[in-house]
Amino acid sequence: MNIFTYFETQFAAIILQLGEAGQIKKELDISRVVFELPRDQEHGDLATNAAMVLAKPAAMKPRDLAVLFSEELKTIDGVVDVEIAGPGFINLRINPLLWAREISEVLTAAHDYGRNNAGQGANVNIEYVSANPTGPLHAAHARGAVIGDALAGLMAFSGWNVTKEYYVNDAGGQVDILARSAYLRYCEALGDDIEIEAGLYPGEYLKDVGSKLAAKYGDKYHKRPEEEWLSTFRLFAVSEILVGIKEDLKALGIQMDRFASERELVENGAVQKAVDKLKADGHVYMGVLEPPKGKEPEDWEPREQLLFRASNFGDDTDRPLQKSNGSWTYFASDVSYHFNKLERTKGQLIDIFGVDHGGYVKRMKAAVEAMSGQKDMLDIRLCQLVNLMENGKPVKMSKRAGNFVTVRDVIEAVGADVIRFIMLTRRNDQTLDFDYAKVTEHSRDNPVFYVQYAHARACSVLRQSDGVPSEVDLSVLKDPAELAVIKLLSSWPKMVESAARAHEAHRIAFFLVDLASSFHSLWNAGRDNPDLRFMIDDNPVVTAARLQLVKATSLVIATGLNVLSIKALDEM
RNA sequence: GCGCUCGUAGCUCAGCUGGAUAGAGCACUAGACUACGAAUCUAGGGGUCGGGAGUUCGAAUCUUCCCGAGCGCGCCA
Repeated sequence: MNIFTYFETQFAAIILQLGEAGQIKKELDISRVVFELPRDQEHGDLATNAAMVLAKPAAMKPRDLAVLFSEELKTIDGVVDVEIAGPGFINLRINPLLWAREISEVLTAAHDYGRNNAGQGANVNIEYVSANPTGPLHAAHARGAVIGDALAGLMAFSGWNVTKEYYVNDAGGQVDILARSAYLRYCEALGDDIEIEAGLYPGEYLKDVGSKLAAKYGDKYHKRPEEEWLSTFRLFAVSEILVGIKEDLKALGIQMDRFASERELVENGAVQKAVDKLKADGHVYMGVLEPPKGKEPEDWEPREQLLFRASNFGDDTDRPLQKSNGSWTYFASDVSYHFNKLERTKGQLIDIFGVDHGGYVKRMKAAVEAMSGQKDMLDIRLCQLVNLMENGKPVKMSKRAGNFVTVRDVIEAVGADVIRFIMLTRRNDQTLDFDYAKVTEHSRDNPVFYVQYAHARACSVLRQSDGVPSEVDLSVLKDPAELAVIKLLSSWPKMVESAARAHEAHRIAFFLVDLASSFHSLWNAGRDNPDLRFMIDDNPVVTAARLQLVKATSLVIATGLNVLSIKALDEM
């Protein structure tokens, strides 16, 4: 059993026992009680907030509770000292062997160390990327892609049943423009001189689509009116673009479970169905919106339209579902899409959006609340921009000219694993500088390298050994530098679980940097003091224990990287 | 004008859902290479957590009001 759960279990027994004895109230809620690593070494090996958290429900003073608890905690096997500190913290010092035994936990579970059941098999649907199918993925899409995919990996590792989903916006005006742009390229392929007018997509990538259209249809649609070819070309172009997007995702290590089509929702009446449902529940009405304050559009006219009562669910105003021409707004189809996801998932939804969709969060959460009847069925994580840099200077991009940097370009430049890790070295709502030079640099500055190097070093030791013995005396591991690594290793399961619950995959990346740092420190301690080297020629007992520690470290680093779908390197 | 996100060391950022004297890296200063990989490590200085008020045993974290930055604000997606 993991050391933290061990103490939490023991503590639960103590609460029960004290309750039975009438010394404290019975059935106190101990869900907020935690045993954790104190930041400060002076505070011992483990600390608990139990006395402070339980003071109010127990109607006792924290210090008095702490005294009661500490008497009992002292009797737990392996506890060597208990002290009460500050406002009521209880600090435990424990036999180093208890820590060292954590290594056995790691080695036994191996690549499943840290796997947990926080999700208890609940379904969760994570929607990410969802870039418009009008061109290849560009670099900016990579962040949301990685954040969503890493979160999917993390939650799957933590016992959720995850569906990874991409919403294809193949129904709006954007894809008409795509079709017209493809038509031009089609004409070009048939030998016409073309000029790409403003408002169409100028990208070279459509040449290929044009040639394929020419090969398939010959001159059948050449110089024909738009209504003859538009829907055909739209379908064809979207499908071609999606093939490319799927290839890009695959190159990034991403395999979606489902590509959901907006067009299908509109065509099979799902939008109508979702709106009808809202209507039946009284969340929809015909009304007139106030013009937006401050920046009033030139062509504003008050107009009666179909509105969703978003303001009943925390949004600032009600939101239109229908355009003036009678077609659905993007919001309406997205409402139906979320309704569809709720029905399919029977569990929580997570959307990964770019910051530019920040204004959309309230209404979407409002809609999901209205449809599900529950708050918090939808979590939306916004991801901030990525600044592409080359040696500290911004990489120039002109989307208008169609020469933006694609995901493919970046993968070819630095590799998918580097992208995946770097994208997680900032919280999702912080902007991130992605510098081609820095992310491939072999230095302490580069977290990917730093973590991979730690793994490679550990592997190097293992290669030079005669194998890791299975029966060892772990009590010889008691140097502070060794214990520091072990403590981090044993906090891995806890860390994974809380990161999964918080929907924050970046914590994994930060943990790995910490672990790498701690391991590098231990390594270095062996340089200053030969007694601390992993392999000691005339001391097979110590060597054996340390090889297990090295093995455990490499396992946890590899597992952490694996959760993020990054391959650990055995050699640099 | 309103809303959302953010503001933490000179710089780049963490801070485990309210815990102890706020932590890393870079940079700076002083050290460590007869190497289980020095592509690294050790030590040190450096903070009114944007500002004020509030909530309580306890606030970077929660509430509120200011200041500043980014994003968004009917019939684009």
